[in-house]
Amino acid sequence: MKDTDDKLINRNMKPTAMRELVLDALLEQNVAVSLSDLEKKFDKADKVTLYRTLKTFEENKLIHSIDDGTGSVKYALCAENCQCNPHDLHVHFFCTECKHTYCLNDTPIPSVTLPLGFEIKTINMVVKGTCANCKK
Amino acid sequence: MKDTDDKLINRNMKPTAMRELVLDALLEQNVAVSLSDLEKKFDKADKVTLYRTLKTFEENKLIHSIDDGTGSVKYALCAENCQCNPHDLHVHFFCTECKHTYCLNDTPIPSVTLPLGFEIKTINMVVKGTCANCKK
DNA sequence: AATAACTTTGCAACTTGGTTGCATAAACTT
DNA sequence: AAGTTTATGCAACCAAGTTGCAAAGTTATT
Ligand SMILES: [Mn+2]
Ligand SMILES: [Mn+2]
Ligand SMILES: [Zn+2]
Ligand SMILES: [Zn+2]
Repeated sequence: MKDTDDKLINRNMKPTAMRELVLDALLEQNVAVSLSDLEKKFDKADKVTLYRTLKTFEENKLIHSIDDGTGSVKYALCAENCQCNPHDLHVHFFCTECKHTYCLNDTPIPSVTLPLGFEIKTINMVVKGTCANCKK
Repeated sequence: MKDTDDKLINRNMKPTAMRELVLDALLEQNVAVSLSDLEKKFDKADKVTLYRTLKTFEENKLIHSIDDGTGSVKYALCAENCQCNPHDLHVHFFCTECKHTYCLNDTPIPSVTLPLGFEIKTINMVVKGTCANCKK
């Protein structure tokens, strides 16, 4: 019984071969991945299946999606017991050198004061620059 | 000599009919507009011309583009002497009720402390929720 | 005024990322 | 084993953005 099996079952998903594969890929990365990243990695697998796998993962809060402004949505693993609540939100970082998108899990989104009458539901904050790896 | 002519000339663009039209449309709005918004508004005009008009405006810093996460880029007028520098950056707000995107010109983006080695170049911060107009 | 040179516009066509419908295959349930 | 549900594969579609190229319009030069 694999480790990934547990993770899937814990999040109420059946541990199919495809899901194991995708979850493994996500686990071995320290950066967020896009659908097309996965398509390249598993060139045998069907795009739609990968797409639906990610959707399923997201619905069940195993991963969260990141809109980093590049035009392709990235995905990254959620923390162990994450429920994707507003207070779980963190800043994301897009490196313009290596083009990688990072979850800055220890960097919470700072609070903003909005004009009168504006009510916040959620926030997306993406910082662009150079990452620690690309710093010379 | 129209007011819009001045604005275009000041930003080093020739005041063509198309540009006048698009600039007028932007001026009369208090929310950001997308390319397809303009396509609907000027159903005679060609999509590509509108597209290039927006690009030209952006290059010359008459407008700035906003990635609000909806999948279509929005555009809004820059402040009078805006140079689109990092310190000119403000928070954007997307209302999930009316689907409008606002420039919160008086809401600067709060500063964030990044992990060691990460260097910021620019930031995008989009708040989602309900706007003052949609508040009951 | 005629010509040349450059800029703007219109049309067609294409790319990429995301998405749907439907049929088959695989996995559970009884 | 038969029936029911769930997952996968393939084709096709859609929206947003983008490019190439030729025609139209503008500005500069003779
Ligand atoms: Mn993240
Ligand atoms: Mn703005
Ligand atoms: Zn990097
Ligand atoms: Zn609203």
